[in-house]
Amino acid sequence: MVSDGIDRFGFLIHDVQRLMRKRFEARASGLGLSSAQWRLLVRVAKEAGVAQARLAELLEIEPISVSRLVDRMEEGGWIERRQDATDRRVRMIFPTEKANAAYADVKSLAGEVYEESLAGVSAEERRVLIRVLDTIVRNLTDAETSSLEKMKSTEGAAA
Amino acid sequence: MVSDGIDRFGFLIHDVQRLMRKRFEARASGLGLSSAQWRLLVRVAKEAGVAQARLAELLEIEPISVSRLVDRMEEGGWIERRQDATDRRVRMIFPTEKANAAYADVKSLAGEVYEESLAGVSAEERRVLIRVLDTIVRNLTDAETSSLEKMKSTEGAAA
DNA sequence: TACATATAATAAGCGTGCTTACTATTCAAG
DNA sequence: CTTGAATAGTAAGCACGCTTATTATATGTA
Repeated sequence: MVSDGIDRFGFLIHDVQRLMRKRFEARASGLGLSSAQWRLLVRVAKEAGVAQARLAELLEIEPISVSRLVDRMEEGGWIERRQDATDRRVRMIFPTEKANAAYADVKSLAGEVYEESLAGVSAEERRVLIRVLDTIVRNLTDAETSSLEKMKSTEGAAA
Repeated sequence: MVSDGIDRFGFLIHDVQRLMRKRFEARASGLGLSSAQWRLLVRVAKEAGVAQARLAELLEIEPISVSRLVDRMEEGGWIERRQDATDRRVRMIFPTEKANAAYADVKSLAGEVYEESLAGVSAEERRVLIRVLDTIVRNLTDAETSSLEKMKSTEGAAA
């Protein structure tokens, strides 16, 4: 048996993500932004004029999810779509003034939520936490591509 | 400044949760179970006959979410609802034979996903990870309760 | 040029969470 | 017993993710 509760790891990650999202949304509800919208907004703020397809890559969600998120955010007055002159398939996404004004608020709100979450966690533990989470993302992102190839050669896979 | 990437903490947790869920669902798709259904199944396997309202508490989701999850799982033949003889409002949830048979598979699948995620992470780092995640859950759960009490004392409260 | 393929975005419809509002039932008070 | 509040479950409808399929536009190739 694993002894440290590694067997609860999936539950824990799920709970932490859910609680942080809830906390953030409770704080940011005054702004009218959900956490998904906030994530998109951060990208658009850094890279105004980005195409939806590129946003999907950056956010690692499907283009259709971006499409509908952008629909709601456009309705909310957070962003605007503009045509690309050279490629008429492309919609370039720009933040509105309202979005630029909210950006700093959103960042400081996020910082508050992080601090509440990590109360009582030492600087060293925080470093380990971030490092391990980065490792996990790398493990799962790499393996996502390579696991198909591995499955072909080695195992018959569990089922 | 924070310099270790604490400012990316929310993004990281979100990414890790999403990638682990995707990985698990890719593996478990042969079983026909989503990760939400799997979480519910684990609870029901440990506590056969549990009421939906209690499941909502255990899973920390709303009763209506349990209701619809249970609908789909009942259709899938994973669980069955039975009337409680002493309280006709209550639906007791039991795992089916199919569910009991799948339980071990699901646990070992989850273990595989955890190991893939944590490849290259030392035992000590894993201990820190679990400890910190537990702390975060406690921090956010406690404050959630206390903020409700705060609301009661200050505001008129809804309902 | 014309046809096939690839890419950007969207539409339709599903799963899982939510809020709000409702029904059925239980329980506490009178 | 009757009224009223609390509790268990569900319905309706929304947000945000997905898969699959469609439309419009670009691009590569015969």
